[in-house]
Amino acid sequence: MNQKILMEKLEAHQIPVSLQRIHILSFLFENPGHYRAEEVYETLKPKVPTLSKSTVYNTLHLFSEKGLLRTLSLEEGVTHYDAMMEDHAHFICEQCHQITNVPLQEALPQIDLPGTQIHQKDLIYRGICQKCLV
Amino acid sequence: MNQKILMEKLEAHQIPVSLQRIHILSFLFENPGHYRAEEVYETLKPKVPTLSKSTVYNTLHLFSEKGLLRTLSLEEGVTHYDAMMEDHAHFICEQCHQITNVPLQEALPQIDLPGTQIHQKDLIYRGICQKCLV
DNA sequence: CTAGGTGCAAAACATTTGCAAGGTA
DNA sequence: TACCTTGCAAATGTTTTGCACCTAG
Repeated sequence: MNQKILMEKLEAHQIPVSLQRIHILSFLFENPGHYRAEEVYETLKPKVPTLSKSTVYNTLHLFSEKGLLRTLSLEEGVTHYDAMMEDHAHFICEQCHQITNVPLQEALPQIDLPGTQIHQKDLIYRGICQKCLV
Repeated sequence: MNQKILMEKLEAHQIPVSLQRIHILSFLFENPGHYRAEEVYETLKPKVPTLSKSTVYNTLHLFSEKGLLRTLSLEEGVTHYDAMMEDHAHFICEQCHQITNVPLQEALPQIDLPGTQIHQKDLIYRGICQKCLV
């Protein structure tokens, strides 16, 4: 993705532009998936040798807060980030921990919690995937 | 809850009975809620002085595996356990981290993943609760 | 006697924090 | 200069692991 578009995306979400942020954003949008901070760090480290882990953590947290990413708490103790912002569900295999996107045929149920603000809805299916069932 | 019923519940899920398991199960069923392992440990420690943290972790993990509890990964880095097994959604406040049960008016969408086994469905709403909005 | 359950301490792991150094307007 | 971002290392908090002891069958 070209650098100009990435910068516009950052600015549209009121995030000051920086080199590291462009790299991280670029990776997430060009390689759709569900990444842990560690994976982002390991992948980008060769390209951006000075990159540090705290920057990756800071940046992913910031992006998520500004609505550029979706934060997924699917497994104990690990956070994944997903650049696909449209409503969709996730399936996670309890054995191999692989995460699959599941398109939604119907809208998620509305809930009635007076006086609350809803920011994100997550529908998660847990089980064993086809590969692991063999 | 009487001890006999608890023992039957354990046996019904093919879990060998032990004193610690009865205590933990008893607490979870008599005090519905969403607990972290640490909280279970701190609550039971006075009653069961020899109780250790690893036993609590082991036991909660075992219970969840055997279908006696529901494992919730709602927040980064923390696991909650919920003894209410009927389908229901959760609302978690991003500010005070309080978890609220949300009854479901309608069934959760069926998904179509051929060859997979679904064990658990979780619907999570994230946002800011009434108290924190003031 | 044997297998499994337990307790303790140490280890592992993901994430956060403090602070000094760097870059940019 | 002033401010925000970054990098490093240390700290934090949760969960797991290794191992010896204990207990029930």
